[in-house]
Amino acid sequence: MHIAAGAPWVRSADDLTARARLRDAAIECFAQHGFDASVRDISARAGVSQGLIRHHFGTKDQLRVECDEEVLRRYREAKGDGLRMSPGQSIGMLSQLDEFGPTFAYILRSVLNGGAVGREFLEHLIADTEAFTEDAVRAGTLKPSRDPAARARYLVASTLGALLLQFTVDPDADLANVGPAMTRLASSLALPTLELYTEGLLVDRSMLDEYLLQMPDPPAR
Amino acid sequence: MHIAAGAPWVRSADDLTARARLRDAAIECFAQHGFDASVRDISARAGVSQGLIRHHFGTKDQLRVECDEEVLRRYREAKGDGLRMSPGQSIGMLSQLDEFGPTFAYILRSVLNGGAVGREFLEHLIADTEAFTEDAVRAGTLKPSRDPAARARYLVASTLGALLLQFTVDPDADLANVGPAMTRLASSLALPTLELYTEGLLVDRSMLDEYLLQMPDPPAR
DNA sequence: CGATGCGCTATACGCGCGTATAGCTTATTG
DNA sequence: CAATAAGCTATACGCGCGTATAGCGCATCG
Repeated sequence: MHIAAGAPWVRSADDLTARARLRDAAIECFAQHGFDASVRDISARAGVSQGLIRHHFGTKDQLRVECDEEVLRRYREAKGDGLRMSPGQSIGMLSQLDEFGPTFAYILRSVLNGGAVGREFLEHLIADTEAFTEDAVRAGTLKPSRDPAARARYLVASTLGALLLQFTVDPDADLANVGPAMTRLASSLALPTLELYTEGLLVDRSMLDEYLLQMPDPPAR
Repeated sequence: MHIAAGAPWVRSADDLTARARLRDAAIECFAQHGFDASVRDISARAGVSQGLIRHHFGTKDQLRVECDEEVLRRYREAKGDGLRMSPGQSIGMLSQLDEFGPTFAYILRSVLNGGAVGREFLEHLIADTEAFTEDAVRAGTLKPSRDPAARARYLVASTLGALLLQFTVDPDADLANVGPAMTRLASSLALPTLELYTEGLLVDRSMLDEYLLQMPDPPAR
């Protein structure tokens, strides 16, 4: 292993190891065209031969695994920056970064395909949302909930679900341009969201009270 | 054409024309395994040879088109029954019907894949929701909105998005068992939904008022 | 009765895919 | 220097896919 021998293997971001370029090309291809992207397309984007994928990764599945790891690493790294914002805000900011675009698109694809990355992303998002709403309740800006965990799951599911729906429906919103699509979605849903969050939807409490009577045991938080 | 000659071509539901059995098998395969289901699987499920697909439909794409038409026909037919319910309720009821299960799963797949069926389904859903909320506002059960159309879009996007997210994440919820998965989702999100719809989320109106100031022209409804 | 035509099957073609193999080039190592 | 090993390419294999072709059985009809 000449790496251990101290050779100048650490290159600049534009001149990575072929292995890393291959991994990054795969992330971009998967993000743009889904996980059915062919190894030939990936190797072409990386500017190498297709055989090199097998040489370095053995299998397309293994390449996918390493892409998952890299994407999660970037996500965790980026998450550190946005500690003081709500999860929604930090996601919105990240998605605007051109550099982060493919990574974010990869995550969304993984959510849509039930992949491991998507699963972990969702769990983190729910946990962050629960923590953030708890802070906001203590700070007096959000109303308390009878089941804060369920509310966090609801908020993530409805918001992220609406986002994913946008990408499947909007023809301009392929996963290549995550940022603009999110901006468009935010502006089109901002008013109803604020209305609902501020004033609610139902005129009286009868439905809620009825439910609370039927379900005498909210999870006792 | 012996059909015109009056031959007894109208058979019972269990003994359809091979063409119709092929179409129904395709709907089931597409619903269960996605639109990548192979023509060989489809013809096997219908109990005929694969060549028959080409004979009757020419092309897999054309088969897909006829499946789309049939699914939309069933959807429109079923929608007629649920006129007095909210779109959410009628969808919930339909999804419980075993008979309608594959059709509904097909629709959801089409939404996820940006197909024509999904598009039309969404449009109908939004229109129905807008009409229903308008009625409810007049009846005094729902609060009025500054932009009823946007609110209908928001309600559909968040609700349906959460549903689709459930299917991609929940391992038990493959699109074969739509009914149980929807029941599970409804029970897990019922409390936070009712809380939000009844009491809102934000303690004060500052965010909403700020937004209303910045955007001086709500679409003038 | 032939002939026509439709429903249907069996089989094959061509293509793109993931994977496998053989070998070339280059640099490190004893 | 010779040997070794790693990075990398070129090419091929096998498979499943959508599609195409040829032909069989059989009812309808002149």
